[in-house]
Amino acid sequence: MAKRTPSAQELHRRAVATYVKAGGEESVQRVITAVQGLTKKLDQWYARQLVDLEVTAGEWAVVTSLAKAGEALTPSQLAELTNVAPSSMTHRLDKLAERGLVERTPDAENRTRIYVSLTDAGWQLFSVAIRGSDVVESDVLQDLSDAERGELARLLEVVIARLDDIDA
Amino acid sequence: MAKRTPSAQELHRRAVATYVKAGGEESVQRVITAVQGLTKKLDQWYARQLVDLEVTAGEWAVVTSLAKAGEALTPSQLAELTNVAPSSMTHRLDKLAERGLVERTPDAENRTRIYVSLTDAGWQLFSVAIRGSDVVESDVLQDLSDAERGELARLLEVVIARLDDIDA
DNA sequence: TGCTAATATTTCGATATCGAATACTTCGCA
DNA sequence: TGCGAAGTATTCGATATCGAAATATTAGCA
Repeated sequence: MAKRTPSAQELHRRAVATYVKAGGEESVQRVITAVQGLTKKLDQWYARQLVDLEVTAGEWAVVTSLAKAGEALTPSQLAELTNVAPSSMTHRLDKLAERGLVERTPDAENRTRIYVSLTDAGWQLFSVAIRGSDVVESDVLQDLSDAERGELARLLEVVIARLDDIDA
Repeated sequence: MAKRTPSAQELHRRAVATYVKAGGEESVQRVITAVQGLTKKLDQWYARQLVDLEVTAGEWAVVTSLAKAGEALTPSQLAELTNVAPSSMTHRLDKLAERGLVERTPDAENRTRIYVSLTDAGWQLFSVAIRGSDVVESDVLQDLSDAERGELARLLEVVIARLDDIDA
């Protein structure tokens, strides 16, 4: 039997200690490490759920990107949004189109460009998956009061607003 | 020219709206969406930095997992920690061992098990990369006061503490 | 002890992803 | 208008990843 995998809390504690030791600022590392740990867990849960829907994580990323954008996107934009090489997107879209979840329509005004959009079936898949994941997400925040959730969201949104200034 | 890719802030706003419309709770979605958006941006920045060090994101995940754990780990544990299939870890470790960044040592007490640990070169790579990434991470939190960072960290750590109870 | 189930890693064939090269269109500007 | 530069999607060969099967060891228990 393997040594038990440590708890997320323990992993977090050790990670912060390691980063601080390596020269990172503690207040920074506590936040960054926690954010990444939370995302990793969420990704694991989503992955399980997506197996049932027979969608890969990559395909799901495309569906959510389209849903969240609220408008048609180009393959390049989807590649950027889902952190994948543009050439990989071609194949993903082929598979998704084959299953009738997305639709490619050429741009009449610029014939180098193609717009990708969700079909009705794509939207339906999105809805089903969201209703499933909201449950787990609510559980995650269970220990926070309404006020705390609001404060957490506010602080994170301050950080989000900063992102675009940085990578410019 | 493509339509300008929307700002992270705008993407966040739309994403929350979409999830709420699809039946998610707003206070939950504001937090979850922000956390995921932040991680995505961080991943993009790390990726750029890692190109210079000639390490893939997957390899880097192994190095950091070992550094953060503070002890040797098995291939299975590393696969779990880095969200990858156990069979994929074999090849990753081959490459990392070839480059002298990690070391495989069989467990004397259980001969089905192998312990993977960072070599001195592996630790050195870790230190170099961390010093680079702490800069960008500090920038991200620039708009928060010390008190706010502490509060943000505290709230996230409450959430982290909850994670293990859930997937059991 | 002997046998079955469980654990841990690796191998193997199929598929997905990557980076570079390709094909085509549009833009900028002389 | 014409022509080189830039933008956009795709193709292509090499590599990484996946899930299932194979291999080997250990644990549980009659």
